[in-house]
Order: sequence, then structure tokens, then C-alpha cells
Amino acid sequence: MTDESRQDSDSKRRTPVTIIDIARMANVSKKTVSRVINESPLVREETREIVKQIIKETGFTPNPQARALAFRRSFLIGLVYDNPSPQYVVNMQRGILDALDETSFQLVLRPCDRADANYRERVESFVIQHKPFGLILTPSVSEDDELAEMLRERNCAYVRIASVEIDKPDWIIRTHDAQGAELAARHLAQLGHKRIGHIHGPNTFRSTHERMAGFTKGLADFGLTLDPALTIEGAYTFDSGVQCATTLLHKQDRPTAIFAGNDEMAVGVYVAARKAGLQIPQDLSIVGFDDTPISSRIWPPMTTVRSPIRDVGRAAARRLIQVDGGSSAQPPGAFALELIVRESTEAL
Amino acid sequence: MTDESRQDSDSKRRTPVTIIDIARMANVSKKTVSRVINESPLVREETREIVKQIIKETGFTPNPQARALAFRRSFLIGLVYDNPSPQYVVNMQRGILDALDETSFQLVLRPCDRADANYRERVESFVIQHKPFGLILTPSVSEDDELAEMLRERNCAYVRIASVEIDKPDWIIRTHDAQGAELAARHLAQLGHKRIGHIHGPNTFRSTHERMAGFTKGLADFGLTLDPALTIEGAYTFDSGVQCATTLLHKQDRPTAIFAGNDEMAVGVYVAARKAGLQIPQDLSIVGFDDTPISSRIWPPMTTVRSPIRDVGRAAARRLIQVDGGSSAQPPGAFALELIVRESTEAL
DNA sequence: GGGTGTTATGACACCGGTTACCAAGGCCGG
DNA sequence: CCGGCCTTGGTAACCGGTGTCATAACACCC
Repeated sequence: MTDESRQDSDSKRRTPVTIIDIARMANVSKKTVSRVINESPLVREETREIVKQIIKETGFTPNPQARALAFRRSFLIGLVYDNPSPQYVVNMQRGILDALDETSFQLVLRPCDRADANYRERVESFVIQHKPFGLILTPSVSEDDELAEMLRERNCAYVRIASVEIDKPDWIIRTHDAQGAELAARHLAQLGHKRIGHIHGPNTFRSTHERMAGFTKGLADFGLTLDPALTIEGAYTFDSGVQCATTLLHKQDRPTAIFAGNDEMAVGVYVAARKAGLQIPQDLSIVGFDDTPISSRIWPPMTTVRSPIRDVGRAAARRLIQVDGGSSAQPPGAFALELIVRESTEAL
Repeated sequence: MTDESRQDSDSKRRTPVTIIDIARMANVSKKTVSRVINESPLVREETREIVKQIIKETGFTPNPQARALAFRRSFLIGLVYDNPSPQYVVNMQRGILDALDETSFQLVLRPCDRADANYRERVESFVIQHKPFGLILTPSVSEDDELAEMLRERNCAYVRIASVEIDKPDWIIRTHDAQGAELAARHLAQLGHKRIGHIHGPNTFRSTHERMAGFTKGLADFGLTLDPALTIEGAYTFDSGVQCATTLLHKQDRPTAIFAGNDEMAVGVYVAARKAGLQIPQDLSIVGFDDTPISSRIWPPMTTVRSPIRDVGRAAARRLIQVDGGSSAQPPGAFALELIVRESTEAL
């Protein structure tokens, strides 16, 4: 048939195959083809098979722009983030891309800066203009309730990655920072440390309090308490780690171990210790948080808490595009954090 | 006028403002508005001003999906990369986003794996389906001529970031890896090192040869040559760095300095040196390449070559979207690499 | 066998822009 | 003063899908 030969040459060029071509070949209307594409149940099984077969043969894929226009919703998933750690960002991206692979969703990047007075407006105008299918919010933007409210008003789907239950369960992917910090505390306590310092993240982040709470709980299990004099607020940066550690290490009764809120600051502790002439781990045990590559490359390799960021990203994207159990059915042990014991910690 | 009051409520809701609304308000046809938006010269100056004014007042932005459909080309810029270094990837993204900010272009991520037999097909189907405005190819995918040819056939714009002139100048952003490696060589030679080891990247990457050539040239300026016995192929990974360095350090005549093709491997050299009981820099000088964060956080802080990745990304995106001198007018000194001297190198 | 209630299918308008083409108006030369 | 050319703006069709609604097909029931 001439129809078929045209179809062949089309499938080579691939571009010009449209829903209408498919419809003609299947002897149905374009609407029916549309129904098949969108998995509508209102198609006879037999018809569906025929259409599917033809779609497969021609290698047809619906034009995302056209669908977006008609749907009034694009197939873009926006990643909104302000975490400055490349490792975190890249892992998150990988996880999301894992989930988006083989779908027609695309990941677009929306970095932002909460210090910027109108960062919400920027996100908002992105939403208005591009009508993304959904947004994934990572800490710390995920903690911004005003942002979330704006998205709800704008009728834009979102998933917040957070360590506390700050929204409808379906719109949250819970991480268990507290549990990770608890592991760190128990580890240090078991090693016999009593004077344990803690450099935590900015107080304005909810995750900071989560981690502190977990850390406190872990210590409590061994009859220890978090000494306020040895607890100090950092900024999740290397430099702040150096500074805070320097302060701690010059105290009268300096701590014999320090737990830092992230690896970046923990590496700062290494430097401060080195400058203070202390040996790691003989004179000072150090525990980080994140298991970034640097933790295993630094000397001595660092004990740290591993957070399954990539898995979290994958789950968030899946939730958004509603594959396998889009509901909040997060198994209890999901995204458990893990303590990676290396050589920066030692019994007292 | 009732028209105006409707416009006001529209501008609050913002979504329903279309080109037709603008046309009505300006008393022109939608076509004219379209011309204004697309900067067509066929509009009377006066008319243009009126339309622009109204667009501004209403905050109207044309619907990207609709434009994409009509243009047969979306406003997506694809970043195609296979470089596993998070630091590199994130910096590249930042640079591109710098350039895309305030435009209606969006950055979408296309990581790929050259080991995957049909990675080109994946890129191709992305191009066919999403009709991106253009692609940015980073090393090492940027070195794949077959991929570039496919894109040309598919009529898809692209910019290749590469250290060699492998395509039309307009489609290349040249980096100067050779010059960076030369700096490293001169630095080590000036410090009096004679037996200098070099751990380079995979031979299949053109950038590897570029860097080696530059390194050789730098040594030649001081009457030195690259000793094949001390030159060894790594894989740009930490582990390969450890391995290669171990091999080098156990040679009869071990090198007094090692230049690694990237920081990741250089950090591996640190570990190998430590295991061999060598002090850095007293017993062994080390130079890395990339100036990733780890190079300044490790002890002792590492001397390395800084590559202006973010600037390169920005330039690539600008080239693609044709802002300020879209032509190949790369100033001669553009993207010069810089040697960051820290404490991992010392005079012999 | 006809009325009724589903279920499957198609016709048609529409999403919000763009391009192709045409018509009207202003300017010019003959 | 008229016709031709150039500028400018309007109309219709189209890009490739989706929504609404009417209708055809079918099973079921009395």
C-alpha cells in the first residue's frame, strides 16, 4: 500500500508522524488515538491493540509542546534548590533523572537564593510562564511555607523534601535526619566520649533542630546530655567549620569529639585540629554528615552519616509523576540514614 | 472602560492574558503584537511603542508552549554531559544558568554514558521529541564527531566545549587545557624538580593529549623532557590516582613531583604518598587540575590549575542564544587557565 | 422487539501562538 | 491624476494535540 510506504519513509525521518497519521492508518479518529496515548479506559481492547501496534511500528511519540499547550501544563519538572553543596545537588539530580528516564518528562533547574528578597516571585513567574508539571523543593527552600502556599494557590504540584512533617503527607518526602544524628551520638558515646562538641547548621533551618534533637536523644540513651557550652551554630560551610572548631578547641575543657552538621564543616574541623596541633583521631574524634566524596578522600578517612540523597530524589520524582504507589506509602524504614565508620573516630 | 477593568483583574490572575488581549487593548491585530514580540522591523515605531507599553503594563509573557508548537522548536537548552565530577557539572550548570537567567530559555539535563552502546540514540530521540533550541556538549561527549554530525543532520544547534579546534569556530568554545598544563610544568621545573611523574587521563580523550602536549612544552622550556617511564594513564578517578601513584612511587628512581590530570586523581596521589610514608611536600610535590573544593580543604592545601568552568558555561549558552556577539569572537586570552599555588609543592 | 443504560467513537472547537497570503494605504513617477 | 511599488495590518489556516458533547454500538431487561 502506498500508505505504508509513506509511513516507512516517515518513520525514517520520524518527525512528520503525527497523531493524525496514526489515526488514518488505524482507521480511527485522532481522538481515539489520543485516548490510547493517555491510557483512557474508554477504548475497546481490540481498538487499543491496533493503535498501539501502529504507534510502535511507526515509532511515533506525541509532540510534547502540543500536548503541553492543550493540557495547559508542560512536561517539565522543576528542581528548586538552594543547597550550595555540589555533591548534594548532583546526587539529587541523578535520583530525579533516574525516575524521569524513559518518560517524556524533563528536568529543569531552578536554583535560587533565599537571601534574594523576591526569590519567591522568580519561582512564581516560572510557574506562571512555564506551567511545570510539578516542582521538587529541596532543603532549605522546602521549608518555606509561604512558597508552598503560593504554589498551592497557583495550582502547581510540588513535593517537599524535608525532615519534618510540615505539609500533607502526599506532598512531603520525609528524610530522617534525626535518626542519622542519633547514630552519630550513639557511636561517639559508645566509644567512651563524654565531652562531645556539636557544630550544627543555621538555626533558621528546621533540619538543624531535627538533627540536634536526634543527637540529644542518642546521647541521652547513654546518660549524656548535650552541653550548651560545646554546642555552636555554623553555616554549613567549610570556613564556618574551621571557625567554630577553633573556638571549641580553645576552650578550657576542650571536647574530645566533635559532631558536625555536615561534611563540609567537618572538614573544617580537620583543619582547625591540625592547626591546634591535635592528632585525629587520637586527640580528637570527628563525625560528619552527608558522606560526600571528600569524607573518604581526606586523611584519615572520615566517619560520617550517609544520607541516601539519590534515593530520595528518585522517590520525589516518582511521587510527582505518580508511578508505583504515588501515594504517601513510604515504608517505615525508607531512606534510613547509615553511619559510615572510618578512621576519624577512636575510643577514648 | 469595561475592557480596562477586565484587564486589571486579568493582570492579577496573570494567566489569562494572551496575545489577543494585548492586541485588543492596543487596537491592533494579534499579528502585529506577534511582530513586536519577535522584534520584526515591519512595525511602525509608534505602534511598536504602544504595544510594548501595554505588554509591560499587563506583565504579559507569551506562552512558551504555544510558541514552541508554532516554531517547531522549543525553548529548552539541553546540557549533554558525561563528566562524573559534581564540581565540574555544577559549575557548568551555574554558568549556563547565568546566561539563561531572565530569558525564557530553560536548562534541561541530559546526562549520558558513552559506554552505553546507544547513547547517541538517546540524545537523538531527545532531539526529535523535544526539538530543543540547542545543545551544549561538554567533554568528553563534546569530542564525539559522530554525535555532532547527527545533530547537524537533525538540524539541531549545538556548541561543543573542547580544547581542540574540531568543528566550525562558531560551534566550539575553546578551552586551553594545554596552557594550564604548561603552567604546571613550568612551576615544577622552576622549583628544581627533574624527575616529574605525570598521571594523565584516558588516552581516548583528546583533552588528555592536549594536556600532555602542554605539559611537555612547559618542561621543554626548561630543558626537560617527559619521561615515558614516569608517565602513566589514569581514569580521572580517585582510585586510579591511588593506583597509578603507588606504581610511580615504588619505582627505582621515584619522581620527586607528580602532576595529575585532575584533582580527583591528585587526591589519590596524596593517599598513596601517605601510605608510602612520604611527606607532602617535603618528599613529594603534587599538582592537580581543576581547583575543585577538595583541593583547598585537603591537607596540605593543594597546588592546582584552575579552569574557569563557569565562565565557559556562560559563554557557551550565550553563543547558543546569540546574545552579545554570538559570533566566534572569542578574545585571544579568553578562558585562560590559572595556576593556584598552595602548599603541596616545594622547591627540591 | 423496543426501551434503557452503558460503553465506545467521532465531530468540532480550542489551547496560544506563528506563518502565508492578501488588502489597504501612502508615496512615487509618468 | 492614475497605476505601481512599498509599507503596514488583517484574516485564515496551521502547529499537534486535548476537551466537550453528541451519537452510534451494544448488552440487558421487561
